[in-house]
This record gives sequence, C-alpha cells and structure tokens, in this order.
Amino acid sequence: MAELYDKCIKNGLRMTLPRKVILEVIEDSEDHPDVDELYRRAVSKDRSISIATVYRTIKLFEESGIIEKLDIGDGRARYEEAGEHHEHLIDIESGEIIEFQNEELEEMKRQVALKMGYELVDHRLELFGKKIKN
Amino acid sequence: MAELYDKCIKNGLRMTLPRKVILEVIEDSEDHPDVDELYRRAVSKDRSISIATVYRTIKLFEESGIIEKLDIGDGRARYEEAGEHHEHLIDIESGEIIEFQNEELEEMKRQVALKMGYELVDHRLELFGKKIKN
DNA sequence: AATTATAATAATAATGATTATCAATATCAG
DNA sequence: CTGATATTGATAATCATTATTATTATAATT
Repeated sequence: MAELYDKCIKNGLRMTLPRKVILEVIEDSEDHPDVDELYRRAVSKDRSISIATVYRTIKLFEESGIIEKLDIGDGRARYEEAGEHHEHLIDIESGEIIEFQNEELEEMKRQVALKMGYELVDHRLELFGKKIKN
Repeated sequence: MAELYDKCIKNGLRMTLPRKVILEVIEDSEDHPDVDELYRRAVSKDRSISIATVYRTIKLFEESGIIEKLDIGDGRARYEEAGEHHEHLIDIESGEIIEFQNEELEEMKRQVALKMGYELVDHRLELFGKKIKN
C-alpha cells in the first residue's frame, strides 16, 4: 500500500512528520497542484508546517523520483505523483490540464533525437488547445 | 530587406530608436539569447538603453509575432526571431540548443489533440538528450 | 517652426516564485 | 539518555519580471 513511503526510504530519506504529511498530500492529490496549493493542503493536515519545508521536501521528492515537475508556462511549478509517462493537454480557456499517453508519439521523439546523434534522456510536450464545440 | 521592420509598422508599433536597436539585435542573433543577453547586446549598440525597455519591447515584439519565446526550464525566457515552426533539442551536457523540424511529429500532435476534442492552438516540445559518442 | 498632446523611456521600486540562512528542534546511533 | 547530525520554521535574500513615475521623445496641430 505505502509504496511511495517505501520508495522514500529506499532513497535514504528520513521520514519525518512533515515529510509524511507532504507525501500524504501528494498521494491524495489527483490533480496538478502548485507549491502554494501543496502548502495549503499540508497545513490543513498539520498547521505547523512551513512553506520552506514544502519547497525543500518537494525538491527531495523530485530528486528521488517520487514526484514529477510540470511546467505549463505560467511561472509556477506544478507537481504530480510520478508514474507511467504521460503528456499534458492544457485547455487554454478553462486552464484544465488533461493527461494523455501516446506510445507512437514517444517512439517518434526517440527516433528524432537518435537521428541527430542524441540519446533521448528526457522530453517535455505540452499541447495547448481550445475545446471544439458542436 | 527590412522585413521585420515592416512587420512592426504593420502592427502599429512606433519605431523609436531603442526599438530599432533591439530589433537589430534580434536580427543579428543566430542563437537563443535570454533577456539579460539581449540587454547586453543592445547596450553595446546604444549605451543608453535600459533593461526595462528591453523587457517592454520584447513583450511588444512577441505580441506582434516578431519573436517567439522559448522556455527550456531553467527559469528564464529565451527569444528567437519568429519563423517557420521548429522544435528544440537541448544537449544536457553542453546546454547547446539544437533546432529541428519534423512535419510528421507536428501532424501527430494535431491529431492527438483532435482525438480528445481539441483544436491545437499552441504546442511546446523540448527534447533533452545526451550526445552519442563513438 | 512653435505648441500641445500623447506615447515611450530610464531609473528604480515592487512583486512573485524560489532559495539561502540560521537559531531552535527533532531524530538517530551509540 | 547523550551527543552528533539532520531537519525544521521563520524569515531574509535572490532572481526574473512587472509596475510606477518623472522625464524625454515623438506625432499632430497650428
């Protein structure tokens, strides 16, 4: 059950109370909260947690591959639990972030990099779209 | 020759001296300078230009489609002359930014968005790679 | 060309997100 | 339990960017 917790331990992280709380917040989040939102959610579980600790902890979690950063270009970082790789489509009208996966697209990226003599280490794709109504 | 200049005029921009200088800097740049670098290059042409004017002017130029913003995830924006659409591959060892184009990839993005009921308005793709040596 | 109205500029203060500092506190090894 | 070390909360510092404001340049009108 507590797989993320184990992953933290495996990465040599001390699981202090604040870290447990922040990890819990991440596990409970189905969306893509920014740091401020993570902070708000953490505080609602434990009033004493500071914003500094949230910043520090998410950095640690990111380095350990517990979470992933998402940059939708609005100046603040968003985070989500790490899992199978997926891309994001941002609804430019509502701001909604929709996740999707497309193996064909992934493979094509790998090929393009390879053709230029590079091994693909990381990649980021964000689509910005307008909902088609009818 | 002065196509960018004309484009500015067509967009109703008053071409003042600082704006001419900054436009010149952009035309002369073959790389992807950040704001500070644009500022340095502008100052070397006209000592009196301020950083505030650089920020203001690139915002105007961006809104007029003269230049395009590029975000490689290091916290500061980079700019390049607008042209045919292309993507960027970032060498994670040297920081070098390599441009490439791939129509097949473009089309696939459009299709993926469409399949989710969205009209693709904008998109960003960055590949991070490590040079394959041998 | 002089006058007035408007827009742009340089200098700098303010902002927002993130990182650094540091004294106080918690955690772990013995 | 005790001491060594890591973590925390509070807050100051930093960095990129935006806003403000008094001054200067530009454009429009006499």
